[in-house]
Order: sequence, then structure tokens, then C-alpha cells
Amino acid sequence: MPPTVFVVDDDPSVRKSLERLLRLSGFHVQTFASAEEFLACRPCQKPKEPACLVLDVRMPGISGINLQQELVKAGTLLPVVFITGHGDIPMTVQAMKNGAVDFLPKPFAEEELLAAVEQALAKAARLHQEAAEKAEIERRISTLTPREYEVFRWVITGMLNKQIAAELKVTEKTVKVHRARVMQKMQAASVADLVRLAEKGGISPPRRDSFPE
Amino acid sequence: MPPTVFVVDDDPSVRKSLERLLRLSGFHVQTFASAEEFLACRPCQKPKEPACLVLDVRMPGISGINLQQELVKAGTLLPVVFITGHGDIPMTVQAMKNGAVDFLPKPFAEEELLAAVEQALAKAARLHQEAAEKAEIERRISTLTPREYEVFRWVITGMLNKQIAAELKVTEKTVKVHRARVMQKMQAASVADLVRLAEKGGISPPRRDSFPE
DNA sequence: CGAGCTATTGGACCAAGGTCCAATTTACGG
DNA sequence: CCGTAAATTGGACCTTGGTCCAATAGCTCG
Repeated sequence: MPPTVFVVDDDPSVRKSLERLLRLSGFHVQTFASAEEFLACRPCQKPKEPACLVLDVRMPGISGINLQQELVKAGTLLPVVFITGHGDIPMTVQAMKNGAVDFLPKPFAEEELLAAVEQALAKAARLHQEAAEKAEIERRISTLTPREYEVFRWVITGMLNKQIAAELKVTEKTVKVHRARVMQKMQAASVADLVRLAEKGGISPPRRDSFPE
Repeated sequence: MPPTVFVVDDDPSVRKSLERLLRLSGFHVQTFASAEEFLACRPCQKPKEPACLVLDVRMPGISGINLQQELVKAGTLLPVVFITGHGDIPMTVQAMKNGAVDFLPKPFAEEELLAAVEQALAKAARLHQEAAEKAEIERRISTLTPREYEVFRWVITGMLNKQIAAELKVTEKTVKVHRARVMQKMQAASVADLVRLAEKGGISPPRRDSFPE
């Protein structure tokens, strides 16, 4: 199935020609006449397949820049390619700071847009991949009991079972049990794996209770 | 000691006023009349302290954009704040894609420039920190003998000594010795530490020789 | 050629990790 | 009030990892 390109532009003729161009290039296209209309389409903002957004900067109502900001704030991983007839430099800077893939002033060559869209879709694929991995890791973490989670965080600091036991004020035996469950649930074959999973999952090491020195 | 701000602009009056503004704001300032002049200053491109570059886009000879590109290619970690009198959107996009912190069309408010410079210096501090860490890790890795390096790469995959020994076609004993040296030289207290050092140092796991299945 | 570094291995020993068995206590929801 | 899940602990046993000792062989550099 071809990747989807969303197009948001208030000018019907632009929508029409963009849709035609993109379809002929093999993409699935969905157009919207305004930012509001796009926002109304919930599934569009968290597509299951990699997708990207071709967005007009200047539109009645919510501007393209504002729409992008909203999407970023919402954590939507939808790379944006801006097109504009009347853009200025501060606007461009803002858009790029917010992670836009490209910012094309009209008129632009068709190849320019297509290149930008390709790049945006490539980025979308990367983001999707990373998000999926992170989600899977977080899913596994969510199956840990509170105690197991504690042990998990200590283990990835490289501490010995004995030390962790002292930290949690339990016996080494208990730590071993929890630790084994953590390895199982996280599907890690070694401490090395566990450390990598923790890094990707953004797990911070705990701060110690006791001060040995 | 205050951080340094490099200023490159062909207009003497701009240099003068920028230098004055930045000095009054507490920065150490060094000005250049052209990209060539800046490039001639070798130490400026790899400063020991965090620094940043305020750069005019349009200049005779090498343009600001090209200078930035050269610096990026050379791996210089010098955040750039662009200023320009006659910039256009494609130029802005290019500059931002190359990692510019900001792109200010003249005339701009003094506060705008100062804010951008502050941000650039903050970024410089981060980059410096990261580069220093990476350099230190690479220094440690460079002290490893070839064999130790091999063992290092296998250890961080989480393999057992026995398995590594089979992989290298030596006895488990030998692996233990190398492994101990690796831990020493890398200054790692645990496998968890070692894995993190490897990640930061960009060490890739080796591909296996033998196929157990 | 001898000095020094590297790679290799052996033995002995202890500490630590992992696993199988089973058990008790606590807390929460139906 | 009972069943389930979580947390805790014990014992026995084996595998691994880490460390101390010492030794041999190949190699390169003065």
C-alpha cells in the first residue's frame, strides 16, 4: 500500500493540482481545505502507516504555522512540508525550528515538492519505527510490578544483587526473584540488553537512600 | 572567563555596533571582515571553551551560508546565528537545515540577537560537553589492544565468556583476562557501564563467525 | 639479541548470578 | 470472607564471573 500524503490548502485549485501530482507519483492523497478540517480528522493525526503533511502557511482561521505547532505539541509524528505564496523569513525560521522538513515558496518546481515529500516520508518512517520500539518497551515496563520496577532501575546501574538488597532493605534472595521476573517480562537475555532497553525507554536510575561513605 | 562570540560581517559599522552590544552584554568578542579571514584563524574553529558565531549571510567572497557549510563539513561544533539584510526564503531554509540556531533579517531588535546568542552558547555548551565525553571514551578505547577490543565488542552484546571464547577460538580463561583488562582500561565498574560507554562511543557489535544453528 | 608488549593458558578459589523446589504474608476486589 | 496477585523468604545446587598466582610463545624495537 502506498504511503499517504495529507494536503492542507485553502485554495481549491492548488489542492487539485497537488493531489493530481502526488497521485501520479504513486502516493495516496487526502486533501483538506483548512487546518480545522484536518484537525477534525482524528485518525489522520496518528496514522498507522508513515505519512506526511503538505501544508500551506497562510490560511483563513488557524494558520499552517499554528497547525504545525499544535501537532508538535500533541506529539504527532507527522513531518511537514510547507508551501507558501507569501512567506517571510521569520515565518520560515519558526517553521524550521519546529522541525519542518522543507519550506517551499511558490512557485516551486514539481520535483522540488516531490523531493521534499520523499524526504518527509523517509523521516516519517524513521519516527514510526522509533515510536513503535519505544511503545513496545513501555508496554513491557507496564507489566512490571512496582517492586520489579524498582529492582529493574537498580539493576541497570550495574549494582550487585547484594547491594540492591541493602538498598531496598530486603534479602538478596528476594532481589534475585524480582530480577529474574524483570528479565523475563522485558524479554532481555542479558544485562546488556536490559541496559539498552532502559536507554530506549528513557528510564532514569534511582537516587540512593543510604550513603555508604 | 566570559564565553566568546565570533562576529563575521563585511560591513565595518555593523561589526562595530555588534561588538559594542555584545561586549556590553558581557561576552568576549572577536570580529572578522570576511569568511576567509575567519577561516584563517585556526584556533577559532575549535575553541577550547564554548563559543558561537554571528554570521552575515551575504558577503563578498565566501558567503555566510557557504562558510557554515564548510564548518559543518569540518565537524566544527560552533552554533551559528545568521544576520542578513537581503535574505530570501530558500537561503533561510538552507541555513536552518544546516543547524543554524536563528536567522535574523535586519533590522532586528538587540534583544532578539542577544536571545539568539544566548541560545547558541547554550547549545555550544551542550555540544562541547558531549564532544568531550566522546573524546574521552575514544581515548580509552584507543588504549585497548586489538584482542581486547574484540572481546570488548562481544562483551557488550551480553554474551557469556564461554561463548566469546568459542567465537574467538580461545579458552574461556583467555577471555576472562582480556575482559578484566577491558574493564580496567575503560574504567567501567560493571557491564552496564561498559554498555553505556560503548553506546556513547558508537561501538558496533561484531558479526558472528560461526552459526550454532 | 635482550627488553618489553601482547596473546595465550593453567590452577585454585571465592563471590555472584541463575534456577528449581516450596512457603508465608499482605492487600485488593468480588 | 475468599481467591488472586504481589511481595517476601528459605534451601539446595550449578554455572559464571572475577581475581590471585604463575608461565609460555611470538613480536617488534633499539
